[in-house]
Amino acid sequence: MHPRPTMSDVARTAGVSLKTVSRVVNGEPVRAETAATVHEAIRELGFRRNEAARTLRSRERSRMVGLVIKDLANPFYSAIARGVEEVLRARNVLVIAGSSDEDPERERELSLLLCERRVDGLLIVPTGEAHRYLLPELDVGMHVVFIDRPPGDIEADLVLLDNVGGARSAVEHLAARGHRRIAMVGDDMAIFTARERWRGFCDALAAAGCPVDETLVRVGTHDAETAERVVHELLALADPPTGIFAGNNRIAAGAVRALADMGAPAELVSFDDLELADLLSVRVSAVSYDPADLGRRAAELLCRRLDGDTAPPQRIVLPTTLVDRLPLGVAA
Amino acid sequence: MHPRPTMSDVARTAGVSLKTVSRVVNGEPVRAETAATVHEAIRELGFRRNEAARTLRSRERSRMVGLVIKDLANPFYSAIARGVEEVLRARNVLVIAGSSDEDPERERELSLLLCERRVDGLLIVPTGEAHRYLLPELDVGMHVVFIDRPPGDIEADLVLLDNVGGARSAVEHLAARGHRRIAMVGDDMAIFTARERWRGFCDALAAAGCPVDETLVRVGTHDAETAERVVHELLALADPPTGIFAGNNRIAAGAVRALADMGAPAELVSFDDLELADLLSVRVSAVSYDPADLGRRAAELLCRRLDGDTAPPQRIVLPTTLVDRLPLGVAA
DNA sequence: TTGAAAGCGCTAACAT
DNA sequence: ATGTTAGCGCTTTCAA
Repeated sequence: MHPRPTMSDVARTAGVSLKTVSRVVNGEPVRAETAATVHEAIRELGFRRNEAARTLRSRERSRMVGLVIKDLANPFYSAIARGVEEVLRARNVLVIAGSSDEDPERERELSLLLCERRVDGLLIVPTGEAHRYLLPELDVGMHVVFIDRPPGDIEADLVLLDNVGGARSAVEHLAARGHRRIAMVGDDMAIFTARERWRGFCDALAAAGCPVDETLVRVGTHDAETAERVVHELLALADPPTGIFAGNNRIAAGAVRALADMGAPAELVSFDDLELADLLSVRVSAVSYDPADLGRRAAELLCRRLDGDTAPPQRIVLPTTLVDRLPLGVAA
Repeated sequence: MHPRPTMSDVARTAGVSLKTVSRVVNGEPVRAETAATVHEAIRELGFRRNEAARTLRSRERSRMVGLVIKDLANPFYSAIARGVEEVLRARNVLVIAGSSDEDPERERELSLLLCERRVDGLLIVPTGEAHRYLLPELDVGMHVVFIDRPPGDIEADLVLLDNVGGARSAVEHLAARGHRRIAMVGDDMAIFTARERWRGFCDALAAAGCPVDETLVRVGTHDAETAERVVHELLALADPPTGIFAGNNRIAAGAVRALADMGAPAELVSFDDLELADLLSVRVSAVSYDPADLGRRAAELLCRRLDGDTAPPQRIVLPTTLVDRLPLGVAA
C-alpha cells in the first residue's frame, strides 16, 4: 500500500511544477504535451485531488449539505432525504444525513457537527423547541431550512405540509358520507403536526355542524399498539363512532387491526397513506402527499439562499390530496 | 452578517496567541483565567472550529464515511443506512449517503466524489460489474466494504444475505405443505440476488424430489405490475401452480394483487417481508431478515479495517428467518 | 506557457 | 504556561 500521493508527488514524477499539475487538474490551459505527461503521472501514482484542501484554500463552498431527520430508516424521512438529494445532485452537492431519534440534544449535536464540517447549509426536521443555539451560525452565514415542523424560538425558512387542510378534508370526507359521530385518534399534542391536525379536525366538525364529542377524541397516542387498544375502546362505547380519523399512519395501522378484529364497524380515514392500502382487509381512505416534495422544496429554497436570495424567512405549505377508498354510496 | 471568525480572530480579541486558542479549543492545559478570556472571545465572535482544516493539518481521519446505495427512499436501503449510522455514531463518524439508481456510471461518480472528500471508507451496494476503478483508491489505503451483492471484478470485503438458504427455506415451506407444483416469479437474472434465489429454489425442489417445471418459472420480472400479470398467466395455465415463490417484495405485492383478484387459488411465500402483511386480504409467508443488520455488519467490518485489521477480504453471510403466515394444516 | 511564493485555518514541533 | 515557526494539500497572486 502506497501513501496517498499529492500534487507535489505528481509534479515531481512528471518533472513539472506543482502549479502546472494544478492547472492540468483544473482544466486550465497548458501545453498539450505537458498535460499528457502530467496525466500519465497522475495515472501512475493514482492521484486524486483532496477536495478538502481545495475548498480550504479557494474559499469555495464545500458542496455538502447536512440533513437532520428523525430516523433515516423511516420511509417518510428517507423520502425527504431522497427529494433533497434529487435537487442537490444537479449542483454536485453531497448530503450528510443523520438521525436525531427525536432527541433534541442529539439534533443539536448533529447540527453543530455539521457546522464544524462547514456544510453549505442545514436541512432540519426539528424535534425540540429550542433552536437558539443556531443563532451564532446563522449570524456567520449558515443557511438553515426547517422541514415538516417549525423551529422553536427562531425565525427561519420552513417547508410544511398543509396539516390543517389535510385533516379537514379527511373529516369532510367522513361527514359527506353521512357520519356524525366522528372520532379522532391523534398523536401526542406536544408534536406540532398533531396539534395542527387536531385543529383541522375541529374546523371540519364545526363546518359540518357536528359538536366535538370529547369522548371520541383520543390524542396522545404515539404507537400502533396503543392505537389498536384505543380504537377497541372507542368501538366498545355505548354510542360508538361510525367514522374514525387516524392522525398518522402508525395510528392507522393500529386502527386497521382493531377494525379488522371487530368486523369493520366504522369507516377509517388516515393522515398519511399506507403501503398496499388497496390490498388490506379493511378499506381506508387517506390524506396523501409526496414526502419527497418536502425535501425537494426545502433543498430548492436552500439553493436560492446559497445563490444570494436575502428575502425574509419563507414559509412554504404543500397541499395534500384525499385518496378515497371507502365503498361507494353513503354509510352510517 | 459577520464573516466567519477564525482562531486568529479569537486570539486577537482575547489578546492571546493563536496557539493558546487552539489549546483551549482542544482542551489542553491552559491557565483557568486565560481559558475564560478565550471562551469569552469565542462566544462573542461565534467561533466554531473548521474541522476540514483540522483534519488537513493533523492528518487525522475525516470521520466521514460514504454510503452508496440504490435508492435512499427505498426502505430496504434506508434501513441499511440506518444500521450503518448506528454503528458509526458511536465513533463520531458521519455518513454521506447517495443513491446510484442502479446506474453503474452514477455509482462510480459518487464513489469517486466521496474519495475526493477523503472519506475514511466506502460502503457500497454495487450495481455494476466493473469496480476496477476503485483499485487505485484501494492501493492508497481507501477501505471499501460491499453490501448485499459482490463487486464485479475485484476482491473486497462483503456482507450478504443468505439468498440461497432463504429461497430454499421458502420452497421447503411450500413443499412441506404438500405443494408439488411450485412456481417461481423472480427478478432479472442479471441481478446477483435473483440468481442466488433461483439456485435456492432449484436446490429445494431437487431435495423435495420435484422436477423443475420450466412453464412455472418466470424470471426477468422487475416490477409489481409485471409480476401481477405474470401470476395471472400462471394461474390461467391448464395445470396451474398451487404454490408460488415470489423472489422479492415488489414481486410479492404484484402476486398478492393477482391472487386477491382470483380468490387466492395458490399459496404465496415471498423473499422479503411485506408491510402490514398480517392485515392483507391474502395470506403470505415471508423470508424475513433485518436489513439494518447488513449495514451494521458492514460498518463494523469497516471499523475493524480502520483499526488496522489487514486480514484477507471477508465474506459475511447473514441468515434469514421464515415467517409462517399460511393457514394451519396442509394445503394442495 | 510555466513557475515561485504566499497563504486558506488549523496543529505539530519546538522554543521560551 | 504561552508563543513562534513551519507546514498539511491545495489555489491565488504575481513574476518570469
